[in-house]
Amino acid sequence: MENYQGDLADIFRPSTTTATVDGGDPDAAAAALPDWQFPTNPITYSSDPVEDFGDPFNYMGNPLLPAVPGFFSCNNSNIIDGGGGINNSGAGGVNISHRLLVHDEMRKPSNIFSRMLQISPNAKSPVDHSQAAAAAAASPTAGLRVSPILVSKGCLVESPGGLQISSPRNTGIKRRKSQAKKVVCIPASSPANSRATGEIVPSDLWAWRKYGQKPIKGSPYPRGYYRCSSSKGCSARKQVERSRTDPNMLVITYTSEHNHPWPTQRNALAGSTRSQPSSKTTTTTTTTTTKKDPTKQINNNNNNNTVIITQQFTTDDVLKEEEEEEEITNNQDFDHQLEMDHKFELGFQYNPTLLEDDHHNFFADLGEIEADEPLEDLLFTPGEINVKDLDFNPFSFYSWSAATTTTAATTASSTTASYGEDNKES
DNA sequence: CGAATTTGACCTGCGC
DNA sequence: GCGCAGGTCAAATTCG
Ligand SMILES: [Zn+2]
Repeated sequence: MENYQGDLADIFRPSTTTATVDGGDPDAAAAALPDWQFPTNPITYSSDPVEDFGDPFNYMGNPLLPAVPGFFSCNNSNIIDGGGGINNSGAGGVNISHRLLVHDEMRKPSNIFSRMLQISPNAKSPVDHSQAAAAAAASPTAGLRVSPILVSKGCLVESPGGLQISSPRNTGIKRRKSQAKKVVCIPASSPANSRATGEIVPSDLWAWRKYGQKPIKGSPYPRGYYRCSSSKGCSARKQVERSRTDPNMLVITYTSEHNHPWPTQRNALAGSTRSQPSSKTTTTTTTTTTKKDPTKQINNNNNNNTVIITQQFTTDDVLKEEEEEEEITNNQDFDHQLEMDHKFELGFQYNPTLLEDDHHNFFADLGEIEADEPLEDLLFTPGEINVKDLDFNPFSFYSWSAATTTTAATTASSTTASYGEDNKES
């Protein structure tokens, strides 16, 4: 039943989602984030319906864009530079594709993703794109303190079975491997999404509904499965999990695309109703991965997050430790946190200035990733746009191809609760 | 009461 | 072919 999703066609989602992070003081947070704070002015989402289709990231313009030092892509060969892959030197094997930067999408005003890697499964035979996610998940991402890395699969994989229904249960989505995916690594929780005004920058404008959770082998954290709840026929889904090595990082894998414009209506979020129970809490208008619960911790977390962000470079270790502690002690919290983080995932605003500085970190990040997982399997395709992609979905062009999509950099979350729970391990 | 989440069962891809 | 692990379903439960 893919049709149980709510239908939002009628309600209009306020351009500025209103959300309040209780506990966290947006203003304070902003103040604390000198280098990484939201612009004062509200973000305007692209008015171009087409461009915004399908890509969870599209709705965000890219403020940094023309500069986007962090944004790059490279060929497989480049990535794996003989020396050991991508390294901090940057010169080593990372090609910055300016072409991408010029991509229309990149020109959007509010795109916050600063770094993105495109992975093309096609590059090497059947590479389990999940590897990308795995790599991302495994990546220490130590260097990703400030901005997220987006690893995305730029093209549709030749799916052996194609996108067809193979079984009664399989309602139309070819599952598993060989499906185009976008993997995004972002710092967990980011209260920073909320602006001083108290508004929250939508994480991803889509409304998601959780439909499953499973423990992942090799990772202490479970993976949550979400599907778009905005439109009945939408097959967009995403998986959210904590990075194995750095709980502060969330690895979000997007699969499929939305076949509708992002919800303009608030309600689409049907689930939002379930969001934070308590009064304030984050009212995320947009992303609705909500969950019931623990506002308190969230609040605390948020506060911490704020701090973390600002001090990322200086107190990471300490924070990390704290987080770990929490992790151990509270499974539910972790889970919850994940949800929360998720909500904020894309809402972080970008500070161009920072980007410049952050520039080098970018490479560092790559290096880390490379270290953890042979990126050989990850193909970076600069501006390679496959027709196939387009075929896959009319809206895919923007969403999958150029990978120009972006991710919002969010703050690192200080909390990491542990997700202990699990939905049985199969 | 409707809608979202939880969670065990079931299905499928994939490696061996 | 078998078993593992990931991904999805859907009944039960929870929540507003
Ligand atoms: Zn959708």
